[in-house]
Amino acid sequence: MKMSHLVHTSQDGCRIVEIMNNAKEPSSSECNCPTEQMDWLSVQDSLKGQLITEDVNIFASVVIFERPDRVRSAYTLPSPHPTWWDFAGVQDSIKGQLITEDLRVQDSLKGQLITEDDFKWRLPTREKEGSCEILKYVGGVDLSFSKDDSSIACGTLVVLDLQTLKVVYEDSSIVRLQIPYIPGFLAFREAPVLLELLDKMKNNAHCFYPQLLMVDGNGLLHPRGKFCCYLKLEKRREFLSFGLACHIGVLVDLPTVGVGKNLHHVDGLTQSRVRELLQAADSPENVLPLIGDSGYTWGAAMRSSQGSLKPIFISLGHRISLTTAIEIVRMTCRFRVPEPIRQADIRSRERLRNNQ
DNA sequence: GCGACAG
DNA sequence: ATCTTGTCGC
Repeated sequence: MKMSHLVHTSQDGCRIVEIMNNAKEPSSSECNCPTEQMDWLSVQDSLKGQLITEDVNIFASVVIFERPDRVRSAYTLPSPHPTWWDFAGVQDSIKGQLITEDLRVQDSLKGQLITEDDFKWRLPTREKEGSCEILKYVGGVDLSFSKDDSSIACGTLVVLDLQTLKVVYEDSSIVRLQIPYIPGFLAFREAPVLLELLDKMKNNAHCFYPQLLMVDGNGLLHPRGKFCCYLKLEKRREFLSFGLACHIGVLVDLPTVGVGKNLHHVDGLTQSRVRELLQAADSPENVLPLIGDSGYTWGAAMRSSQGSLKPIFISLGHRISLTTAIEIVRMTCRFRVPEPIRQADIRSRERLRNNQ
């Protein structure tokens, strides 16, 4: 079995080690102190022996060392021998419920009734006959982390009035996360806390319960997102997950928009390429569809405020079309990051500060 | 040339 | 994500 570890150094000098499979050999430059190196490596080897017991495709653990011989904290995945594939199975079970525009097209072809965005409200800016309700309450969720202990997090849910962009509801909870951050598997780390906050609000039948949710993280803009729409179960190891916004959206069954502050590289899309296109396409709206090498549209890049060159990345979460998602993001942007997400971010960080 | 990969 | 500095990006 081939394994590797990534070593970071935290502010207080602790070594943070991520041990994983399928990666490259550790580079020797990461251990620059020769005397420590021996101890350090032997400790790690013994941990490897304990933590990694399956053959391949296992993420074992994240271990934080205070010293080479002392472990401060370690995360392990919940099941005894979890594999990436276990996680994928969980998500596949909820993927079947995902409703996107594409699925609705498929439904209409089958002679079904649903041909529009799947919600009963409408945007204030859109004229429509009938007396349907107007989108008013927009939720936003985010997590902040303790600088001292990166397993301590504060998840926050806010609800904003769309017209005024003022916060009308706020709730948060501080938890210890069990699952490490793994690129592509963000949902497993962050979704549980956020779902709890949403469930709590729903169970109380709160009158500000959001009609739409904005999530700090991608939706279909994800290595496996494309396959949500078209495949029930694609057993390819490269595509093992999908975005946080989809994950949450399906589980709370709300229209959901994903907003990323950085691009998750997918299907040939890179930061530089997007920048290039955005510059070339001097569209007045500052929006660019993110079309990958395969021709699939994963989402959109948008320069949301005048001041910022750096775009945000919008993608579908659930029960909404990209067009509508973009429109809502634009309506909620006072600064680069849409207000619901920005407020959740600010307030969760604040709560964490005051709590410690 | 190294490494790319949301939070 | 978090730390901070400085000012851009391959």
